[in-house]
Amino acid sequence: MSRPTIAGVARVAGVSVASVSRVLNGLPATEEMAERVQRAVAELGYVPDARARSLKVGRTFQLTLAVADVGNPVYVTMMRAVEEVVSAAGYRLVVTTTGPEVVDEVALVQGMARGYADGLLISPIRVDEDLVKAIRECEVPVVVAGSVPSKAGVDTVRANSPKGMLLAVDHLVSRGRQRIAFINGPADTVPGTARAKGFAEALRSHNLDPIAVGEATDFTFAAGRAAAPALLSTGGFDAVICANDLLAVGLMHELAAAGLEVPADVAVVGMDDSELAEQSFPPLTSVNLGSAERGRRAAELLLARIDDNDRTPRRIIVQPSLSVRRSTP
Amino acid sequence: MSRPTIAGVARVAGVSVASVSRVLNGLPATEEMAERVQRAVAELGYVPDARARSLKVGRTFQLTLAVADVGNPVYVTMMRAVEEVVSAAGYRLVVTTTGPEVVDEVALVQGMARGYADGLLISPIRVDEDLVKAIRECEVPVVVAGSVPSKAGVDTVRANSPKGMLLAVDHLVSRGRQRIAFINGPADTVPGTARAKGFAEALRSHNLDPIAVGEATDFTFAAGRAAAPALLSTGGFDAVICANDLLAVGLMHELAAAGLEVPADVAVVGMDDSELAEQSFPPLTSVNLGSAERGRRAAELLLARIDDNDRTPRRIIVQPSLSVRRSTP
DNA sequence: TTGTACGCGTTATCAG
DNA sequence: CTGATAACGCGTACAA
Repeated sequence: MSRPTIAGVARVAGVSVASVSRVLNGLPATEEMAERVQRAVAELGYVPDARARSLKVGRTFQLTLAVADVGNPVYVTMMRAVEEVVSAAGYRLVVTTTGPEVVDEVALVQGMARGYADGLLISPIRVDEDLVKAIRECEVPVVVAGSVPSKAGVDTVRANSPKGMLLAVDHLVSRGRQRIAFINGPADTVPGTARAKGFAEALRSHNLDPIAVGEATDFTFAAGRAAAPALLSTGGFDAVICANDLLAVGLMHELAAAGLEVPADVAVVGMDDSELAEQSFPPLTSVNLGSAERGRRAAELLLARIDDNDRTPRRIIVQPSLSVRRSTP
Repeated sequence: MSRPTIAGVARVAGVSVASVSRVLNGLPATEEMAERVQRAVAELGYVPDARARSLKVGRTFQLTLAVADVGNPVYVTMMRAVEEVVSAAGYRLVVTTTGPEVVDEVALVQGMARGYADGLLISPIRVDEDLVKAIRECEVPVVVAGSVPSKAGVDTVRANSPKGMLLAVDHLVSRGRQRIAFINGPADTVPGTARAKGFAEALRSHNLDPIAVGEATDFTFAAGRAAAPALLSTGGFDAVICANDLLAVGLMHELAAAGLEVPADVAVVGMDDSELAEQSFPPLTSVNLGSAERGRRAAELLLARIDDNDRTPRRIIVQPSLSVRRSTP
């Protein structure tokens, strides 16, 4: 007893397959015709086959969202926003994890040629020539959430890291903290380079020198902890900015272990303003880089491009804001 | 300039489409034949179309994982484990969010009939007759991560909540805490009922009476905070067990706000042993309900059933363990 | 308005 | 070992 096909429905309804298809797709048909088809569909429990439909119409009505690490809460925020937009447009969202290696990302982008989905929304953590090339030549529309050279010729939505850094530094300075250290993620990543540059600029605009700059091996909680000892041995800081919330929370654990109080002894600022910022203790002051909005805008861009692949690529920059919580005085 | 098809490759290579297909699928072929095909493929940049392939072979090589809330870190753990197993088996993982309503879950299960994926791994938060029926009648193999009546006739992997509760209570009692309160999630959910039952049993086995039982409106951080005031106004407890880590962390925030120290004044135990448990401050003692193993086992069950749909449904129970951290004395 | 027939790109069957 | 050809299930020109 296999699945009923459109032919079976047509037979039961005593009409042609074409008529069944038209009724199901809402094309004009007689009242009676529609009624007969509906009844046959209900009787057989017929459901159109997405596989066959995809082949015929050349679309899967699936969109792929590729992120490096589902464990990073910032992606949860983005994912939610993307989900909302694409499902409202009748698409299903396929979430895949790429891992930290560029080659995996390149493989993913090239794999889109198989037609698994109608579009790709990717947030690359590292970018190289191969990836840019793969993106430019990708068979399906691509939108990048993050930075990528404009020669990739692709729609882009990115955060304004320098501006975000400035918000963080402004805030700390206004609270009387001037001995500011920084824990970055890997400097060879897209967000890593942006944050490093932003931090340097922000301090310069205040005529301050960085007290210390650490580089974690990853944008994770564990890496944040691991990066702490080096920072602590340097000392001399009364505030630390971290490249994301996970690093900040990891650091705060080590600060506590070292007997330092947040924010009395050391103020801590994170970036991303993810759910973790609110959940951490003390709640973390964090730069909101607009993850939700970036997700939303990126999804909209992707839908628009699927609609019309000839439009000129747009590059959107989402402005940051600061969510002040108790980790700063 | 459209995508090259297998016919184009055949033409360029000067062979038949059948031969191209066979070479690509590793079926026996002459050395020379293979070579010609490979060259033509490389020259044209041919990539097989997954849509057409799906239609022909009746498989998409996609598996769907449906969870209620991607923001719950316990699902991150599970997702990682599932990802690992299915990708090793050559499948792609499609992660979708169902939301808290049963109707959404039912719609999702029924929608599988469209053939989007070859199997479904679902972790339902609420279960009713409709869902059981939908699962039993689902067109593709289904594995449930959680509890579902055996009449659903489906493979199941679930946690042992009562045992987990017992571990938590044993631990608290061994540390001298006997005035134990409990914050549950919604009692009309699958985990909610299991936790409630387990808590009652565990206390009874120690001849203890519960000091207070609260019910949060959801398994979230915000709900944990919201449930705290009622508990605090009751008072009289020196330990609280929470139905999951998010609730526990939410509660700890409110305890701190009320001037209570963890674990000195109140010990707190969470459940799920998610990444958040480690990241919270103080680090949260949590019952590890084996999310990773449940994910792994469930994925294996799903693959096995896809392989042979006639095997009798298995019901696996994963045993819990306790991760002791600093939120308990 | 309705029905017939074909094509989407691939794999599997069956002759050669 | 290779080539021609028939499905897979659906949508849609085209003809009636």
